[in-house]
Amino acid sequence: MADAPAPRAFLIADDHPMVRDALKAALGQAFESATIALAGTLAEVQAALDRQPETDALLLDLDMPGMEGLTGLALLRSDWPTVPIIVVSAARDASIARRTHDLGASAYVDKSASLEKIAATVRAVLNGEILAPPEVAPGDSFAQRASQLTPQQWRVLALMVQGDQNKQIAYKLGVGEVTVKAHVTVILRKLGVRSRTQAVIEARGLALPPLQ
Amino acid sequence: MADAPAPRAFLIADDHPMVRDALKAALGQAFESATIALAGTLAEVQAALDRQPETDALLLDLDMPGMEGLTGLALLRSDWPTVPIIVVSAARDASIARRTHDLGASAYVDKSASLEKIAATVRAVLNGEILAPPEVAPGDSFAQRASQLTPQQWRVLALMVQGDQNKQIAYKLGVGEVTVKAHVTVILRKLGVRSRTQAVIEARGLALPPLQ
DNA sequence: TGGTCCCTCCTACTTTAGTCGTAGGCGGTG
DNA sequence: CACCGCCTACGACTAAAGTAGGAGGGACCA
Repeated sequence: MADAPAPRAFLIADDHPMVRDALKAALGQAFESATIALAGTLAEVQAALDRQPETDALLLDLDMPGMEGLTGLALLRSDWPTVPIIVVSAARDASIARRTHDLGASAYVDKSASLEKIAATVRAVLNGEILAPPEVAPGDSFAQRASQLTPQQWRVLALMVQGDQNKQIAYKLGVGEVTVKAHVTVILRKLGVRSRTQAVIEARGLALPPLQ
Repeated sequence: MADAPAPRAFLIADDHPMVRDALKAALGQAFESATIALAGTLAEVQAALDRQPETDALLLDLDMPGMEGLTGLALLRSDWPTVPIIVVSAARDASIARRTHDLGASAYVDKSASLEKIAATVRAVLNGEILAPPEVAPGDSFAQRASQLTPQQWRVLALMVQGDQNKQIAYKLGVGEVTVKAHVTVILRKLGVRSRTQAVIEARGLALPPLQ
């Protein structure tokens, strides 16, 4: 595991300054001469990636303004497919790890992990590894279905999840309402649900148990 | 705000090592020659307070093993009434701050606050101040609005939250669809939202309406 | 016994949501 | 170049959601 003195570019996204600083310190120590950018919201992440599309690794917190759970992750994946994403979350739920993997994340680290472990994970991802979540029985999962969405469809879904209605979505995305409706129709079909409300429920990740 | 060179004793309680380290670094820098103890669970907090009952300030995370939300806070307050507690939480909900204050916490700081702000808060608490939560005016909070719902309206909302549509709800409750619609209209008004989707989002607890 | 609240249901709307088929523009690719 | 996927958009729907006002019956209570 020799550190080639290649100049690395990292992006750390978390809305808690103290977490950002801790991660930055850990990466700065583990990787010499690394460029480390910081972001506290989804919008800042997007701006940072616009400036530096060659980012070697994005350390991403899921609970950030604008992220809306896994929706933001998917959004970033579809807009910057080449940037490896390491999800750093406080979620105690193991199924989240599974879903982030389905959505294309390179690794999942719990926030309660030591900084050494996080650095080791980053190192592995830089080597091109994709760390699959340990236990992975169930197939199909919502995340898998959702990963078929196109970038624009993700943007629409992200706004749906915030409670926006078609007209508002159309305005925010600068398109016509009919277009939004067309997207919604496709989204519902791809997600395998029958209404906007169900799509929002599932997209919010927590997808309540097998009701019905 | 001159630092009297009094030897301070702090206890930092958080289950995330990186948060602990960041807080420790911040306090170590802001207060010379301070003794800083760390804890990652409620049991460790209790053990640390047993060893050092003269702790000048306890920085307490609410989401920690054993805490069970506000229960642990109340427990600590009743066992060590003289130790000032500064709650450091990631909860976006402002009503939490209100409740921690009611339970005797000396201050409430959001995790997304800067380390400088946190240090300033600690300083204020050391001076004996008790920081009341800033805004408490709005009897807002979703829970409060929701508590106005009648039993039947709760049943309707519960089914809405599962993704059922009016016709299904009517069938499950054994009433007409028009009746369900009437309930939904009232529910939306009581919750202060403008669509079923928004109601479902809020009712799912995470209530992030102030966003966009 | 009158008042109040809840539940129910009605009619008659208006507004969103969602479907279906079609189609032009655009960028990438064999 | 032709092909394909994505985005956009239109018309013409059907269905679902939501609103407005009123109205009857049952439970509970002063």
